[in-house]
Amino acid sequence: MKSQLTRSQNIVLKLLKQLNREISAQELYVELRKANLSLGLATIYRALDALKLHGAIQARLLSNGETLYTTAQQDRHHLTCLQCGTSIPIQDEDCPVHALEEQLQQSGKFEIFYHTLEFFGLCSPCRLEQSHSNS
Amino acid sequence: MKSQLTRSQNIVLKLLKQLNREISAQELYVELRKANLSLGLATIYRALDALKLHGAIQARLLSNGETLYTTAQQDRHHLTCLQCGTSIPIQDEDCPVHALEEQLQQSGKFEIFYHTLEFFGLCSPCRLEQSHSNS
DNA sequence: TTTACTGCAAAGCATTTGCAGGGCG
DNA sequence: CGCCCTGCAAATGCTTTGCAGTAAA
Repeated sequence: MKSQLTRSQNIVLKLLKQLNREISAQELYVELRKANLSLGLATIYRALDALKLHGAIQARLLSNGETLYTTAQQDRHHLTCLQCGTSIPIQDEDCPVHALEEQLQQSGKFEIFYHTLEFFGLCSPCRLEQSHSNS
Repeated sequence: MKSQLTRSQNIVLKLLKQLNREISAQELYVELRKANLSLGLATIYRALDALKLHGAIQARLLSNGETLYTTAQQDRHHLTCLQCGTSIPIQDEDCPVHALEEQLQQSGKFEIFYHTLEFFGLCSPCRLEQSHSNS
């Protein structure tokens, strides 16, 4: 169990809680300067890394290479278009995965912090567009 | 519906089927040269992209920035360590997500090709290691 | 003083893009 | 002849790392 957070880890975590949405490291960098709490980009990455290892936040990777972070616990389900990259969150009252998660947890070999569930396909606009280009 | 695949798309798809495992673009590049079917890296990326859009293959993003590809047949769920990156596949006889997937599909607004489900946490070795460094 | 944290700038690296040569219809 | 596919090399962009200065214990 990690005892203390560093100054910058606290700043980052606090902002993530305030914003309460997915945000990239680069955006965090901008937001922090707006708030006159500037941190170096490297520091932000290091802070995010540490927080992630403590289970305080969760990450979602995007196909453009970015990573989005949020405080661990809400919406982690997404419907993402393979073409345009649009990603819409899905809110399930009851996540069908928790049972499995607990079962895996039971094995004791792995300590699970969170999971991500993402559906990939084509959104309507992109589907139309594609069928056009293929006569 | 896309009619024909290009030469390189066929080569890539065929190899993916043969290998029947997750593989990165860079590895594909190497495997293809071994097989005397060399393709340029850019071509491989373009082929993978096209195949993905046709729903022929699926992709999984790794935190190190790589993307792994497989032919889209079965569900691949993973248990991944946030520290060392080790990723072990989970085989579920019955995936608890299909019901949800069909339901989403029903809406008709999105054509779903596949989904990814991944659990993140710490594996035993990394968990121990971490508790040591924090007395 | 000894160790840990930060910031800056310099890599690192998978992926993407521009462009010219080639293949195919 | 014209269009699409390819490969090479250059460029992109997020993230990581080396290192020296600084704060904390």
